[in-house]
Amino acid sequence: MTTRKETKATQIARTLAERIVSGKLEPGARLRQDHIAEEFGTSHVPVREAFRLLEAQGLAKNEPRRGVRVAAFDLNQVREVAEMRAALEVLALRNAAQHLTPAILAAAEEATLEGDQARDVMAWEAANRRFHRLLVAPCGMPRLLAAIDDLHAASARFLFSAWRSNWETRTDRDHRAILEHLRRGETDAACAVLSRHVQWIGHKPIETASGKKRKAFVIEG
Amino acid sequence: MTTRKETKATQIARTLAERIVSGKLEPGARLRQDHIAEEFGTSHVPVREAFRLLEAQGLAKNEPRRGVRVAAFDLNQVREVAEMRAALEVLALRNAAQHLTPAILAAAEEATLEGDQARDVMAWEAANRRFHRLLVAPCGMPRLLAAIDDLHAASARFLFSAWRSNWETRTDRDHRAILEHLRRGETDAACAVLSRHVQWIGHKPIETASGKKRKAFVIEG
DNA sequence: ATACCCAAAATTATCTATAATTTTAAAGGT
DNA sequence: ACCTTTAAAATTATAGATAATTTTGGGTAT
Repeated sequence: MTTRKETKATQIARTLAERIVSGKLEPGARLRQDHIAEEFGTSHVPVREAFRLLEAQGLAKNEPRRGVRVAAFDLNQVREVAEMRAALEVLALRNAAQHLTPAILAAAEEATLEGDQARDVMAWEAANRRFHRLLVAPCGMPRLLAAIDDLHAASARFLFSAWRSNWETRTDRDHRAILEHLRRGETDAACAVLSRHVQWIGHKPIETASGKKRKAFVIEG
Repeated sequence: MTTRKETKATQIARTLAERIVSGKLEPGARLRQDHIAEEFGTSHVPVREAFRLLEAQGLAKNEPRRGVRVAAFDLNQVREVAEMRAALEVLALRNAAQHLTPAILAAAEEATLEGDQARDVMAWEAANRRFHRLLVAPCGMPRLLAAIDDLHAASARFLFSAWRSNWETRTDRDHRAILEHLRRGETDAACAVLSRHVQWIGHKPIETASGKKRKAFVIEG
């Protein structure tokens, strides 16, 4: 009984999303449906549906009759995603605040610790996302949470594009400040720190595949 | 030469979206791909892609192997959409404020007047949406604007579900207050009014098709 | 009468094949 | 040499057909 709740289209979409976010697929790369269909052992119909899912997440862009490409991004989009995240995560935290339990705050503390000890950017991102997810999840607003998740994926793209290798550990003071405010019931203060934290944009010179140096812009929060 | 930039999937999605928003398709109604394909004179493949687009907008919900239904909505979702709109439209207005010209403000004034004179809810909604669109469009943040558009569609659904008929004209004081603040360069004040305005939720008893009375909750802003 | 099970029908998801469009590359004219 | 035109190849978009799953309805036992 292979009762799977997942359809092939969503499987393909999830796998492609991982590749785009992690940078294995570069911005502007063409996604050819027949090639992808062959790789996944399906026809191209589920692939087309997967493309639509990626488009909705803002990870791919479709031009009718001209194919699908990995969405490009520039500084303006990094800023845009950061500001949207700030607005929506603050809204979510305000609604979640009254439902936060000591157990949730403890789990968030642990996620922060895990992030501080992360050895590479993938591990750090996973812990960071867990921290933010834990705090906003109790808001009970599914549409809002889905929107925030999509923005997190976009943020991670920017992050990975800069820190593909050479990650250095650090202690996250903002996370601890947010938790301390929440423990004291100071919701406004927690939201203020969160808003600033998410909108912080890092600048880092990186080497591209072609050897040239260029500046990368990263959401770290 | 039928060089259309619109694919059949998007045409179907747009038509179905209109029906869902206007209430011609009721919440929970099943969307059967073969029937819809026949109506539009296509095969079911473009229909399936249209379903994915509707899903992304939050207008339909898909359960694998069990079909697609028009998304339901309750008071919680009305509140959720209103709060998300408030957060995102304020963000957009803050970024748009410095690019607003007297010409744009005049056009927004005209949209307000048109809304005040509207004879039915459809006309009012069109004018209202135009007003909000004019003010936020200059922010230059395409992802943000797309998210706001989707939320507007959801708002309109709630609105039409209550005011299917018997609309009464009124003068919109909030719109005028927002414009006055913007003319004076008082961005914070304008955003404050906008936030309250969008979050205002109307309550109205309506008659359902089955004859029963029930309460409807409406975003009017 | 009610609950359960099984077969038939309806519906969804996928595959194979076809048509339409765009990209490419090359040939020919200026 | 360079630009335009034209044919070929690659790719996307849709159609028609098949397989798999769920729903429906009737019959039977309790």
